Amino acid sequence: MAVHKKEEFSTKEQSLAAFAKAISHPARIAILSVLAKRNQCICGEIVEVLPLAQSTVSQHLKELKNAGLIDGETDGPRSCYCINWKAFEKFNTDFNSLFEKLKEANAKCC
Amino acid sequence: MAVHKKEEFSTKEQSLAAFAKAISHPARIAILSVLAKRNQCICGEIVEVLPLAQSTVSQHLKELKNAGLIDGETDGPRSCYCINWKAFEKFNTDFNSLFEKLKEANAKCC
DNA sequence: TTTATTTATCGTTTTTTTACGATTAATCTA
DNA sequence: TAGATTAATCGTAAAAAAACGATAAATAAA
Repeated sequence: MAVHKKEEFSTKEQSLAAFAKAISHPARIAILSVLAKRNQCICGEIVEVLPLAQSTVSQHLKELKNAGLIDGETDGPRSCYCINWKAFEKFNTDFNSLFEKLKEANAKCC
Repeated sequence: MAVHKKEEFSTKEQSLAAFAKAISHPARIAILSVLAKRNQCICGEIVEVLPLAQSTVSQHLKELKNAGLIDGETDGPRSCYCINWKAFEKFNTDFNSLFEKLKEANAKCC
């Protein structure tokens, strides 16, 4: 029970799911949105904007970074983050390659 | 602690996150992929293809349905499912409206 | 050099997710 | 009508996620 079976799916399925998981929380969407608007941002600015504790924001940033959606480098005592647009392009491509083509071919349900 | 704060984010952030959450598991990506290829499908066919128990697949189907990504109707003792493409279009639109425009405006990080 | 600022990490708690077997409900078929 | 099929639901257990405060580490400023 509760043994995770994610490994038993295809690489593409896993990587799409991993990207989706990274953006599956409104706080992380909000972080990405701020980064998109400002190009780059230090952690403190993000903390100011979100209704979450600093440690929680740091945790979300870490997840986004681990998933490859953002890049970050330290700048003195601060950390500067920005979006990794390539990851987004890859997601778009993979996502569309799974679904987009098939849209028009399909009629309604059952 | 561990009080969820999702409600404190914008509607758009929440709805994007909810869609992403729905596709944040490889099993659910796999289900959608099968549905996209076959247009429609009964539950049993999906169970056959996935490395998961019937009850688990049913649970994933329920999540996809609750999130509005698929439609399903019962057909005798079977259940027939198909993709709700409108939900996908909405996601694409919202997703792009948050990020797409900003891509070219942005240079590299920090 | 001491103090302040900034952010990551640690430890913890609560909630949610994932997964399964067993059971139930509904509908076919013999 | 009795038995078989199909799928949803229930109960449960283990794992992961979300959130926070406290602390540590690194750098800047006084």
